[in-house]
Formats: sequence, C-alpha cells, structure tokens
Amino acid sequence: MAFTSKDVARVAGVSQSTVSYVMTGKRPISERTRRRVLDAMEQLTYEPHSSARALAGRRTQVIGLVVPFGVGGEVFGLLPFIETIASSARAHDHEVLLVTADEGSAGLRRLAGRALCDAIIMMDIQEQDDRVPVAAALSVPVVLIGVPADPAGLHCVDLDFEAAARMAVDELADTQHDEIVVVGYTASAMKRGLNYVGRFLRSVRRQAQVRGLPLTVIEPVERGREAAAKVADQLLAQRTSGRLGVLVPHSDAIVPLLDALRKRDVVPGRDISVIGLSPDREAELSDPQYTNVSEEPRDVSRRAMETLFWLLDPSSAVEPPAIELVAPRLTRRTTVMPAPAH
Amino acid sequence: MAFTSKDVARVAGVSQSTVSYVMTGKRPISERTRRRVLDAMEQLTYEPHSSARALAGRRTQVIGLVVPFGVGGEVFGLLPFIETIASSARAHDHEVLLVTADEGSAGLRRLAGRALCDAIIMMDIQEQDDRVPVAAALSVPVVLIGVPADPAGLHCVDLDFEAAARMAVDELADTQHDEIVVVGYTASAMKRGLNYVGRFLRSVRRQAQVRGLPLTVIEPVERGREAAAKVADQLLAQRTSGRLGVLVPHSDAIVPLLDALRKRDVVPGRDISVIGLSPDREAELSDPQYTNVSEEPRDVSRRAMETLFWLLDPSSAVEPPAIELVAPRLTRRTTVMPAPAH
DNA sequence: TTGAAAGCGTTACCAA
DNA sequence: TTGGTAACGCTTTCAA
Repeated sequence: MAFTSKDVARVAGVSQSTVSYVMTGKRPISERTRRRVLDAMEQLTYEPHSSARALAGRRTQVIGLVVPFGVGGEVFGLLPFIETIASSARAHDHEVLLVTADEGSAGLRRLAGRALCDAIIMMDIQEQDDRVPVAAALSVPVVLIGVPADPAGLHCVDLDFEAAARMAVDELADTQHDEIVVVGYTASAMKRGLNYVGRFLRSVRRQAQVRGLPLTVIEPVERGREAAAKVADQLLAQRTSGRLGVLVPHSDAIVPLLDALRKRDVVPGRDISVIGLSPDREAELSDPQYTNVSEEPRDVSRRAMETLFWLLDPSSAVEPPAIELVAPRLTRRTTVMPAPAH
Repeated sequence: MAFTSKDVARVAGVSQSTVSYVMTGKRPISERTRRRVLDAMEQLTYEPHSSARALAGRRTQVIGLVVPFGVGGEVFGLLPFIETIASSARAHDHEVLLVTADEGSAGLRRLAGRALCDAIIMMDIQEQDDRVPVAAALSVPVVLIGVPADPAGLHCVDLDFEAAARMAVDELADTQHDEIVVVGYTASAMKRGLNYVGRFLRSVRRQAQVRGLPLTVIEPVERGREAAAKVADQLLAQRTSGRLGVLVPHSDAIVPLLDALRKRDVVPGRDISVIGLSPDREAELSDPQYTNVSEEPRDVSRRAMETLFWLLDPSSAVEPPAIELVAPRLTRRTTVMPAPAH
C-alpha cells in the first residue's frame, strides 16, 4: 500500500496542500514546516503519484521518443542517440516513453491526444515525411532529429551532412586524388527517402565540382558481400588513373567493401582511398581502421534535448535556431593515401 | 484544446459514465447508444486522457523497461530485445517507458513508487544483483531477462546458456576435435558479474569433461586488436595437436580474433575451429562468416512479455514456468573443421 | 505563512 | 440498459 500526500500531511501535522507546496516550491514555506514535511516524506518513503500529478498539474514529465524500429534497416548506431536522450531526460527529471516509427502518425496522435507526454523527439525523418505536418499541428512541442524538405515550423537538429560531404571531398582533393566515386545507398534506403541521403549527395556533387574532381555515384548498392564484390570490381574498372578516392556514406557498406578490396589485393590507403560516413566506434574496430566522418550522435541528441527543454520553458535561455546543424569531425586513420611528396 | 469524455457525452446525448462504459466494455450497452457514442468520439477525434484513466482505474497501461545503458560495454545486440518488447507492448495496447540501468534500484523504486507503470522488464541481470531483492519487494510484477543466483521468486526468462555451451562443445567433439580453448570475458564483464558468464563457463567445463576433451579458459581477455593478437599467439602455442576448437562467448571478441588468426595464416575452418556466441546477424556479416550459437533475443523477449502479461492477467492462460530457458540454435558456417573422413 | 476546497478527466459503484 | 456521483491523489485558487 503506497502512501499519499495526505498521509504525509497527517504525519507532519500540516494540511495536504502544504505538502504539495513543499514539493513544488511554488510558495514560501517556513523552515520549520518544511523540515517536518520532508521528515514525514522520508519516514514514509513517500513518492508522488505521477498520474495524479499529471492530471492536476497538466505536466506529465515525460518525453516521447519516436525511434526507427520496425521500418527495416538503418538501426545501426541508434543506441548512442537513445542513450544520450535518456540520460538528458533524467537530468531534467523527465521520463522517456518509447514509440516506434512503424506506428507512423498514429503514434504521434496518441502521444499528444492521450496526454502521454509533454514533448516529443522524432528521429529518422524522411525528406518528404507524412508525420511532419501532423507533428507540427500537435498540442505538444516536437523536435526533429533530421531535416525534412519542409520542417513546417518545427525545430530540427542534425549533423551537418552538407559539411560532412565537403570535408570528405576536401580531404581527397587535398591529398591529390583525381577522381571520386560515391558508393551510394541501398534501394530501400533511397525509397524511404531519408532526409540526409539527399543532403549528403547534393553536397558531394557541388563540392566535387568546386574542387574540379570528376565524380561518379554508384547507386543503388545492395547489402552483403556479393554486392560489395561487384562494387569493388566496378571501382577497379573505374580507376583509370592511380588516385581514386571512394566515399561510402552508408555504414553497413564500408566493411564489406574493404574486405572485397583486400581480397583483390588492393590495399586501401596504398592503392586506393576510402572514407566512410559512420560512427567512430565502427571505424576504430574495423580492420583496417578506416578514415571516417563521424555522425556525432551524442552531440546531436544533446542539442535536440536542449532545444526541447527550451520549448518547454522558453524563459530559461535564449531561443535555439530553428535548424541546428552539428559540425561533423573527420578522423584520419589508415585508408586514405597521403599526398605524394614531389 | 482537447476534448473530454464529457464532451463526447454531450454530443452523443448520453451521460459521461456511459461513454466510459462504451470504452471499457464493462457493462452491456445497447447497440443504438454504442453507435451514437462511437460516432461522437469519431467526430471529436476524442482520445482518453491517460493520466486521468490511470488515476481512476489504477492501471497505467505502461510497461517499464530497464535497459543496460550507462553501465559500460555490452550493449551489443540490445536493439532486437528492445524492438521486440516494444512491439509486443503495443500489441497489448501498452506503452513502454525506458529506464536506464545506471539508475540502479532507485529507478525501480521510482517506477513503482510513482505508479509510472503496471509491470517491469529488467535486462542485464548480474549473478549477484542488488536490484533483484528490491524488484521482488515491489508492488508491481517484475520479469527478469537473465537468471540471477537467487531470483527471489521473480519470473526469469533467458537463453539456455547451459545448453548453448553443451551444443558448442558437442559440435567440436562430434567433429573430432581433441582440445578446446574458451576465449573468455573481459575483466570488466567479469567484474560486473553478468549472470550468463558463469552459467556458460560452468556448463562448458562440465560438458568438456563429459566428452573427455581437455579444456583451457583464457581469461580475462581485453578488447581491441592487440589483445586479439596476443590471444591468437596463445592459441597457436596451445595447439599441440592438429585439431583445436576455440569457443568465443563474447560477441565483440570474435571478429578481431578471426582477423588475428588470418594474419598469422591460420585459416579458421581449415587449420583451427572457432565457434562464437553472438547474434546471427554478426555471424553472417563477418568475413569469414563464422559458426555461431545464437542468443535468440526475439524469442527471449517475446516469452518475457508473455510471462509479464500473464502476471498482469493470470486468468488468461496457464502460468509460465518461474525460470524459462529458450533453446539456442547452432548455425554451421565456415569456421569449424569438418570431421576427417577416414 | 498556512488551510480549505475546487478542480483535473477518468473508473466504478449505487440506484433507477 | 442507463444516469448520478463518489472516489483516485494531486495542483492551485481563494481566504484567512
């Protein structure tokens, strides 16, 4: 049998409303009363009933998190996002309610309609995303991790994929490569229209032009090692000159490709260059460790949560930008040929 | 502005309690009334207020999920668990509230004390786990994924690690190996006292004895490729006879070890045998694809949820066993030497 | 500085 | 088959 604030009030010899005011701090309380109430709480190991609190106070202290489950593919590297969001929520005394993306707009309507949460973080945004207009019309604030074509007034936070593309192209240009091939996304990823696919590819094209490098995009690319083998052969056929740089924006595709190249006695970092777009951990644990541009999930999540808590309490700080892009980081490892010393 | 059941009642021309009974179905309602209420709901896009419902009905329709975040290591292969649990919860019209393991017992007390959920699933159980007695004393049912030394009356569901060990040893014995080495866990995993570490190792020892195979356990094993290189050297020194079988129960260690062996021109499946304990997906995507015993996260999660919903509504089915072990599956790939044909 | 009491939006009991 | 109403355990207004 759990205790209520009424029990606490009785033990402390005060009114129930006083107990409430001690908890919320919304009214000055004499030190003597405060002590007695806190002691009573301690003694009873009192915990406030969250539903009662939410009903009366119109605040659930819950953040809804829409994660890309059940949508097929690309759950790679998802955990750091969830982990960071969960810990940030806890730091603000909020809980995290998980909703899977396969519920689509219905999940959003349920979260808001049933007053299950105070705010929502939505991941895995598509370039054209049905859920975005729905989210924008919701009675609770929504922050997107990802940038759709039309954010409909919602706050967005994401990696700066345009900058990521530029950094990768620049790295290859600076090290005197004379040709770039992008090993693109899978047909299913393209069909899902993930927002960053386009953002990355468009920026690669632009920057390759700026740096005067010929560019080919191999697309779609299927998964698995047979597909990787085919791509490897294609790359080697493509390699007219000696300095070909390969960009692989799809985490899953990198390791199979490196394996396929090695099997053909083509050593990445000596005979060919490869830069992946992937979590640092993948790049470090692979063999060979590959040069990568990181997706910075922790930074992105942290900023998204800051934006969200600002929306919940705008007085607290200065308004975050509507679209906030986190700078990627390129880490040089072993798979890019150094510039020839001539 | 959201509508309430009172609004629905007004539109339908019935009392508010009738609206409630239409939703819960706990009282016979004439078809005519039912239709009018449902129409009114539709018209207003009414959604019941979850906190009000939870307060009055003493049911939150929320499942608390304690996941191993923030505890360092071993979040490998976690997603299939979460994904299966989330989808099973939805199928029963329940939400999932995420709590991270780094909160320890405090998280459990909060979940139950604040009436945040109706039941709890706890993952990542240690052999001696402080949280287990706390969980057992809670006012809400708790199901463990994992089997602690003392389950304190709680229901447990997990892979049958004893059977997994037996299967792996039998596979090596049946293919005429004459020596087994287990590449054990990291010092940190051992210190955390994960429940299945002991369950697996004890069973390997027993079964090796049954099959009359000499057994060595290398432990602790650190992460990364230098550590893997050291282990590889140790294995090759160990290999007195021609038929050495290696068991690697730690997912993270398998690929680095395979790489290290290959670098030493020792081909797994020809010169040495390796069986991993890991998700199937890892075993398939690695190069070479290795023979593994699967952890069956989906089966384990599904059964855990069935047990949990039985605890919430015992009338519905027959009581699940207190400790439910899911049979592992061994998939032969390329890393076990076939028995010599003599 | 404190208390009493009116909600918050449901569920479920008691009557009709 | 239905309606009225008392909880559920808080927050917050109004009074003192």
